[in-house]
Amino acid sequence: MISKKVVLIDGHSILNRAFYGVPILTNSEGLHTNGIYGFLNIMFKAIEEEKAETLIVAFDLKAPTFRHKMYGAYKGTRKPMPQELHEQVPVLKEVLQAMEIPIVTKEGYEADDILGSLSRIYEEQGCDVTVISGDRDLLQLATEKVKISIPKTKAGGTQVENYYAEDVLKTYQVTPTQFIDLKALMGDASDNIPGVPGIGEKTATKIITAYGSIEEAHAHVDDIKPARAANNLREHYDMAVMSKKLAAIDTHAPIEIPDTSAGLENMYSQSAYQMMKRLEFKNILNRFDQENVAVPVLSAAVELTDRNEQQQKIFEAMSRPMFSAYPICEDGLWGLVMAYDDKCFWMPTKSADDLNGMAGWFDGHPDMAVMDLKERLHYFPLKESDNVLDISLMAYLLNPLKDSYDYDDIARDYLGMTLPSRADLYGKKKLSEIFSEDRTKALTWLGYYASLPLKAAPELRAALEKENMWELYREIELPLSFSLYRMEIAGIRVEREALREYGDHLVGRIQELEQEIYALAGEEFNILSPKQLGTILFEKLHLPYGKKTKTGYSTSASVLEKLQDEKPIARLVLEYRQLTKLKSTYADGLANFISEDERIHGKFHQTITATGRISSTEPNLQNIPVRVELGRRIRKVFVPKDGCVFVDADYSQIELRVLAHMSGDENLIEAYKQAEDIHRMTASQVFHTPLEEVTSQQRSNAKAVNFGIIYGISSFGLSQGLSITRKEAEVYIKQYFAAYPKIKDFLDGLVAEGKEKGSVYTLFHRKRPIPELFSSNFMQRSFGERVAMNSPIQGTAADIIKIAMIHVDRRLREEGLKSRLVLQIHDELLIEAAMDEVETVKQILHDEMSHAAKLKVPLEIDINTGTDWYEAK
DNA sequence: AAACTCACG
DNA sequence: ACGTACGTGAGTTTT
Repeated sequence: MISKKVVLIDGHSILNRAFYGVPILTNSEGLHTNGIYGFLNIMFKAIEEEKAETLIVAFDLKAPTFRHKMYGAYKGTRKPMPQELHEQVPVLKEVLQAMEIPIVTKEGYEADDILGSLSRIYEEQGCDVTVISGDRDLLQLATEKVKISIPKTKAGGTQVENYYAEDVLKTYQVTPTQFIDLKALMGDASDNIPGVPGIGEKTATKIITAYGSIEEAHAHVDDIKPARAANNLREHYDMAVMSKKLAAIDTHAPIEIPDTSAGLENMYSQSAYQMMKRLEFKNILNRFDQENVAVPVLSAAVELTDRNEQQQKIFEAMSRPMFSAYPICEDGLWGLVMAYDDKCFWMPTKSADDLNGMAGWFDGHPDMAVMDLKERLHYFPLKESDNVLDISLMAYLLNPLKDSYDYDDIARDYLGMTLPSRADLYGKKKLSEIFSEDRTKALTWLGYYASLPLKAAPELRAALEKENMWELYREIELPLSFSLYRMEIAGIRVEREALREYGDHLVGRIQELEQEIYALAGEEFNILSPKQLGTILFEKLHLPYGKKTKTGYSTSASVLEKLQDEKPIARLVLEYRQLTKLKSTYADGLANFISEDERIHGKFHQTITATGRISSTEPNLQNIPVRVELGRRIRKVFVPKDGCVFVDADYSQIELRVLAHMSGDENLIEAYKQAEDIHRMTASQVFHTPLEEVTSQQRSNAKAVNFGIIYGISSFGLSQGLSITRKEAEVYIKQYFAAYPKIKDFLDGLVAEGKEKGSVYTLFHRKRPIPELFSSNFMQRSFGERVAMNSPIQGTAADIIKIAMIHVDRRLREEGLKSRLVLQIHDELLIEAAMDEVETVKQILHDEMSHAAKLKVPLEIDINTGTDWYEAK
């Protein structure tokens, strides 16, 4: 007989584990989904590992309460489910139903009893059973054929502990059945099992291993040591017997076995797909077979190959109040999808150049809906216009926390439509492959690219207007897309040969360090492996370990720095890390991005950050080393093209100035009007010391406090930043707020506003939603509070430099200059300036940056020039 | 794919 | 009591 594989899941227990193991996650409806997400991942993992043929989930009928951590000497108490978890229970059941996974409940019985009874029945039928639960009480069900599987929620990667009967014996020195006796002696406050007073885990284990059961133990009660335990057992034996009844799981509950004849065949059904879409579990959607995905037709594209016909349709579109367009450009497939009224056309072209040429037909166009404007401009160079409605950019402004703003995301969030994503449709195939396989299908899908933007753009515009953010879109974000596009086109020149020499220079020193470290360690190992390094440092060499991470010892710079004065190996490892970082990320990393034109054309992203900043990738040009001299030298390989120099301009402490303005604190405003050194001034005011007498220690402490304020002050954070105690940090904060009372009011006000509105805002109405503020988890809520304090400041600074960029870029072009913006690094702009334009460029940078916003304090700019970036900064 | 570490503002 | 500074992206190792 082939034994069937059965998996039984303790529904509430696993949901609870998942809820606390997976960080906050909500879908667009605001429904919390982290527990369900974690549950499904544990479930899928179990199905795969156990090769399950039958799967059943058991639930209690009453919403259970859950154990929480032990506090001091007291037993854990049970807390009711927080709302964020409670709301997930019915949804999880819906998901399971949609997947046709049987759910079993029984009036008057707990999930434990259902699991116990089912596992007994299946075992009797000769099946291999796995019971999955977070609750160790279930270990009493383990046998030779019944495995108890307890997932350990190690953030992200869930590991499982598996127990057959023999494993229980090995780990706990008692058999599964004796587990009941053990609990009967120990008791369990959270389960209302009284147990025997005065007998805890240690004594209970001793007694049960010796006598096998409470009955046997009672029969030999006179032999039990210590005498105290014996007396207790004698006196409270009836209590122990009663406890045993309570602790025992009923394996003979009157449970009807659900119909599992269909097995797991129907797990990936259409209705399950719809549920996963609704919950926005993109990872899980990948498991669904693409062939089975229903494809709603929004407006399939009609193919138009004739160039004249194409042009005619475009002219027709130009006469409408709004149309949409989306260029396609991949290997061997070029063309434009466009839509207007309820029509949609696919206009293939013979080459990328032909597609490029079509852009001219759109000059002076009416409202034009698109997606990912900046990216599209590379294939379809539209003239800059304020009539473009980039639905991705608009959706980003309405909710900057999303990780994607593709048509399906927008269809779901703003039109309540469920559309298949590109990944759902193509999988790993290219559009051109789909075209040759099934033309109709390809045209249906292409329709989404143009039809959806056309439908969604008015909705998004209305939403922006309602939230007072239309101006932010029109005046800042949209023009910025064009500026960023031009910056990507411009790129920055990098001397390939000099970069290689820099890397070679590092290699020599890296090899020396490597040998020195091996010598001190007494063996060769991979220094870059935190695991191996931790073992060497903290186990072999017995260095005192500071922190621990989830997986082992922390070997982070902050730990090694504390050791480096005493232990040379720590200093060497730090230097080794520094150099290998420079070599791999910068010397080698950047080299991979140098194009034929000797320049690096990185990407600047406008829809990534939660605060409104720009981000940079492929490569990241916003984190080129500067703080340490050796790293800083890499900037010498960034050079302007012949006939140009670099002009670099950065704001001086823009975030603190924004804080001064937004809080309206007269003391800080006055400080900025007077002092050239704001950290010194802060030190003077916070420590009540005359400006001239401020020590460098005081100044650097004040600087750390200023940073802390911007990050959303907490005594712990400041104590870390300054390497002082929390108490001392608290004193600093108190003194700071005494010196600048309005700042305290302002920051408190931001948190209050966040809690009231669910979002905080910048000076230019940029919105940052903060769902964490409503978390029942202290840590997440505190994070939300720090975010509420930081985002308006960081975001307003981001707004200001965006305005400056747009104005600088506009003037460079309108004044017919050859100089070009090449980089933005949050508070810094780098221009490749023609030699004869340097003075003009400096003037433009100074004027446009200092006047980008009118604040209650001046915006100060530092400007430098140089023949490389090292020199210009 | 996740964890860790580290580069920048 | 909880366990942290805010915002990013990339390389390496480990699972």
